[in-house]
Amino acid sequence: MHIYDSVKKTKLPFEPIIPRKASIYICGPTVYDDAHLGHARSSLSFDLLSRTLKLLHYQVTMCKNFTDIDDKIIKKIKESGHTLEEITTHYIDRYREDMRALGVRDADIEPKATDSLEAIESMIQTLIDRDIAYVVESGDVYFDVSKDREYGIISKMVGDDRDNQSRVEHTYFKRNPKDFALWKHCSRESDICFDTAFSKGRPGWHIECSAMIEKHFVGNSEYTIDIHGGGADLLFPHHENEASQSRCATGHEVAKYWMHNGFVNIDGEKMSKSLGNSFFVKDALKVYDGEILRNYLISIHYRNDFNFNEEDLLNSKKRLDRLYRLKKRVTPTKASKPNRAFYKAIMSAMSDDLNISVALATIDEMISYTNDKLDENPKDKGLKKETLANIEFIDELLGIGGKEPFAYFQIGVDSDTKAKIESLIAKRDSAKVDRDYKKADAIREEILAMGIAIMDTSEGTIWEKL
RNA sequence: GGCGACAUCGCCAAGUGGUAAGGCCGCAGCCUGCAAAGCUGCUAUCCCCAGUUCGAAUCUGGGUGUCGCCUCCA
Repeated sequence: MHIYDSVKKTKLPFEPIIPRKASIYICGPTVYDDAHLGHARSSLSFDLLSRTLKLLHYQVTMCKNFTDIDDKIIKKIKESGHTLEEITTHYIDRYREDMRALGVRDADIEPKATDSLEAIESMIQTLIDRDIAYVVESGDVYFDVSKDREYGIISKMVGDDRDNQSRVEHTYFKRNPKDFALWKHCSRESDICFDTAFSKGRPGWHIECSAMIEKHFVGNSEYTIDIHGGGADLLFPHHENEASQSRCATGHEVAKYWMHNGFVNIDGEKMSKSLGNSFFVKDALKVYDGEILRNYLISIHYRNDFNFNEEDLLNSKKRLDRLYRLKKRVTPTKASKPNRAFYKAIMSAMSDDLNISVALATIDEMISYTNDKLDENPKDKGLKKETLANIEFIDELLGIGGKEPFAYFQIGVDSDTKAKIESLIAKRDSAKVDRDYKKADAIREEILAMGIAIMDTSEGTIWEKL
């Protein structure tokens, strides 16, 4: 397995801290709203990583956090009148529901910031004791970046503090402009706050991840975890700060490898809260089946930016249709073993920093090859069993192709409509027997008008929803 | 202003030194009552310029263009 390390900016062989084990931490969502396509892409990227490592016989421990204390959540509390607990459990449930619809497997560990306060407090205290962090008069605790000589190695964003374009908040009580908050005091009793030795307040964003990683993973004298992942936007400042805190608190690096997934753009424009063009997963799921969205969102390499648009989505659906049409041809049968060369080619592609394009091309070639062979000999039992095994392998690795194939082509068609289609097809069949092709074609037009395509095969007439 | 990414067929997209994968679209053919599906064939010299090399889409330098981060963000 080779992965691209976005800090070292090069592809490296994956050599875990403990042989055959892989510890992975992903920065999860702040739960104050529904998941958008960016969350989906990040989840899917690391879902693919996890599935690939598992098939390579690594014992994977995946940890993905929920940030459930944050300014935006507090804002939501004020707006809605609901409690923090009500809001965060609601959106955590919603997140899980949406990700499952996309075929993303749950993480093994899913810690919440509110469940990690002891670890957070203890890490901050360690930093204060070492004079790397300092408490200011208000009760806020800041991290002194000048105490960490290595600060900047993650993002290479050290730069010049006098830099006039910098948007870092300058406040008189900070030692350095780039110092960031580890702990924010609460200004009123009514605010969400937790009592600590330094002040009543709540954790800053960056410290949560550092504390949770230390809480849930052991590591060795050099690193705590193997892979730390997240969206490309988190590289700076979030991961820079996180790495620095962990380094200063533990004396070693937090992660051996860093992986960052690319962004989702909508019709060429960055999707973001501030642009107001966020595209929620739940809205996309109203129009497209989760598997079709998944197939589309994984079809482009995780490091590339993703330009979401309907035309490309429909193209990628056609590619998935091909897989399911082949599955139709080999169903029902019992799967044997996947074809060795096919298996090796796919795993080799995915082992190369998740080269999904090559994996998908290999699948396309397998589909064409098998269709060709089945045209020659439609009753090739051995080929059918192997092909089904190939498809089951694809489902295990990529999470696509797992549905019953006839059901796949009938998603969203109710039983009344199904009955009507079947009856029209029966009528058309008898018209065909009578060689009344005008009538048969008229019936086909009628079915087509319902958004259904039909095709005559040696096994009889079958239909698909368009 | 600082840091960084990318630029390959109409569209999406692989390919990091040896003469351009795959999908969609299009054209031709086989199959079909006709279609659809399936199969076969056809369709690019890789943003520009210069250099390194026997040889470059792939390396170096210089341009041009697009995008991202530096503020909450996946």
